[in-house]
Amino acid sequence: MSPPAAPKSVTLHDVAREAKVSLITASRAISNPEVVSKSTIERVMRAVQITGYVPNRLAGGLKSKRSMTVAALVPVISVPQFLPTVQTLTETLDRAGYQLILGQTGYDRARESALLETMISRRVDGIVMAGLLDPLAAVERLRRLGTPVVETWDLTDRPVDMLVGFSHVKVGSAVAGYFLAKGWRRLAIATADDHRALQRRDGFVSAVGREVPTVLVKAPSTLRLGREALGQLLAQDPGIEAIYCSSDGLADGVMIEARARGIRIPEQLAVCGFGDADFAAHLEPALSTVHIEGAEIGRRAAEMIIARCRGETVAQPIIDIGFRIVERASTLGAGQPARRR
Amino acid sequence: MSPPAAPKSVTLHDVAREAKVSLITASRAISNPEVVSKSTIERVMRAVQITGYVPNRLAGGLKSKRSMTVAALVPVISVPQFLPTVQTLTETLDRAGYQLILGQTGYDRARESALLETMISRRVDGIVMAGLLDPLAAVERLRRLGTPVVETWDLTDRPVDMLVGFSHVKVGSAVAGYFLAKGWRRLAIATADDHRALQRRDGFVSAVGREVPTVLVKAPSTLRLGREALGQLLAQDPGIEAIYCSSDGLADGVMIEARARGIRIPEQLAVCGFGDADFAAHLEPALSTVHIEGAEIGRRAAEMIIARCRGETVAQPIIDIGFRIVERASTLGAGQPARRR
DNA sequence: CTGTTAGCGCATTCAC
DNA sequence: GTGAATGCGCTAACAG
Repeated sequence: MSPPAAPKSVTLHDVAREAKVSLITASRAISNPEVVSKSTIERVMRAVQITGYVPNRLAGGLKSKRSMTVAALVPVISVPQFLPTVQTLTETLDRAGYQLILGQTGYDRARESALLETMISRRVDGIVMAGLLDPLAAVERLRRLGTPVVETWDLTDRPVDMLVGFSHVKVGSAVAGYFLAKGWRRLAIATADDHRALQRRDGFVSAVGREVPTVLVKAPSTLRLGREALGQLLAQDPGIEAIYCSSDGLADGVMIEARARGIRIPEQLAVCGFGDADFAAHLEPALSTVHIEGAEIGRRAAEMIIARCRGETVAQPIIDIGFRIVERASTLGAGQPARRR
Repeated sequence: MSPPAAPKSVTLHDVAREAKVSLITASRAISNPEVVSKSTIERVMRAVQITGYVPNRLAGGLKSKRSMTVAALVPVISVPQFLPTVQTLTETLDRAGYQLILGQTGYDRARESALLETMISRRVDGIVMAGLLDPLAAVERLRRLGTPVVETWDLTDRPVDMLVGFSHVKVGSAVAGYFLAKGWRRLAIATADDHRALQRRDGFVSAVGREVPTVLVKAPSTLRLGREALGQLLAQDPGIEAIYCSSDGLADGVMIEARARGIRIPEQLAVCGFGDADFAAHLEPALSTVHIEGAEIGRRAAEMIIARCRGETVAQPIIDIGFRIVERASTLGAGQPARRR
């Protein structure tokens, strides 16, 4: 008996029957048309239209061992720095037929590990990490499965697999060097407490050669935390000449608080951020900062994964994408001007 | 022959053999332990440890018809307004065992349609849209598959399925009403050109009762566009008393440009944003804006999807989450003060 | 509580 | 160019 026909999901079977071809021919007409005659393709395509068929990628993936999905693990999606990376990552993958599965680790190693396990269970064809992978995580399993992994936004000699990032220590030293070259000696730091921000601080401090007044805020950093941080830094040293902030949002807060206190930037206080957010160039004064090609990181990471999924060898598995200090008005104070106090 | 054992993927088979139980018992011990004796569970769990087994959710999904994935479609991920929604959406879903697949429509109907098709082919268990679904899209197919859909950040009487949002027209009217109640008559608008922002403008204009000077910027709106917009608005009417901006970023730009031009806020010009971004309260002056519970939208949307996947009926399929105007310093100018010029 | 029997929807062998 | 068989890894039905 076959009553009105239950609203069952239409499968390749139905298409094949409608087109009067075998299952496999229908399959090929859809996913590998070069091997099928033109007239057959047309018949199959019409059958697809009529039946309203939508392929089931889960079933295909089971057999072909390729899920056509890639995992992206970020601390939290609202960290503005990673947004351009996630955006181009999604776009580039999409163009190659891959979809991105998002995971938020919440700066928590245990969650990172659990998420990794989840992603493995989904048989993602690749994993892109914002930051480095916890060495204690399911790295061994990933190796055995041969899942391509790209660590990003950081640098190490021994990545789990591939990497596209830059040295945070060098960023810190570079900013410190830049400040020192300007003749500023009374320096300070406002930084988030995440791993990468702390590396930048370490680089900064070691370039300066001594500890400097520091305020640590909980990641992710915000404008509000920047405003608070300036107060705390001035309490530590009222004569600060230049502040390095671990994000542009933080720096924005510092500048707003400075203005509220009647401190002129850059004449009395220089400020440098990190990330070159879209707003940085348009603040008043324009914010000096460290520019990272976040979109490029996402693009490269996607390309690496795609190449490896194709079985190609990735010629350069470690890419140092570098950075550059963008000098704007907030640090334009000349060599040794009359500073505040 | 069995040489060193090829690095093949370990399956439930291997676990069952190691634990000396049947396949299905191993399966149950892992995914439905309440039905299995304690000692068996232990044996299976040890076997899992030994073999390093990770379940293949693709295979499970094929049989159970539940992929445990949910699609989130946003215009572009970097639109700050949607970030809290995406964040809680991901978190809430994750807690229930679902992962989120991200798609970016790029404000493009064709891409939206294609993405929808892709998500259907992945047999996602639910779809969350930022905004309303294009009625021309694969809505019929979604209905037939019974895939739960939640449209968000907007309001309509006839959603495709479920909805959690608010009326943008009402937001616009409310802001206009607020301005008018303050006694301001020379109003202006700086707005992005996306559907929702334009609805807010329509609400604003119809509450005012006549056209007002307007600058349209390409979505997504940014601080830079806000700076430019103020110049253009002042060219249209140098005597503007209050400006409504379609995002807080835009409003930030307007305020910065105003200060650069020596225009005092709110004494000479009132500014109101939209979205209540994390920085809005901490600008100088603090930015008045329209607060939306973005995180709550994500939570509700996730709960709706999860409930429907459990076969529960969602009591309230249309939720108007409302909004509220947050009055801060940027609109604190009193009734009819001496305005600019 | 546990096991046996059947597939889920498709793509990879092989043949023709 | 096309087709038939086989099984990817797992779980929903039933039995026992």
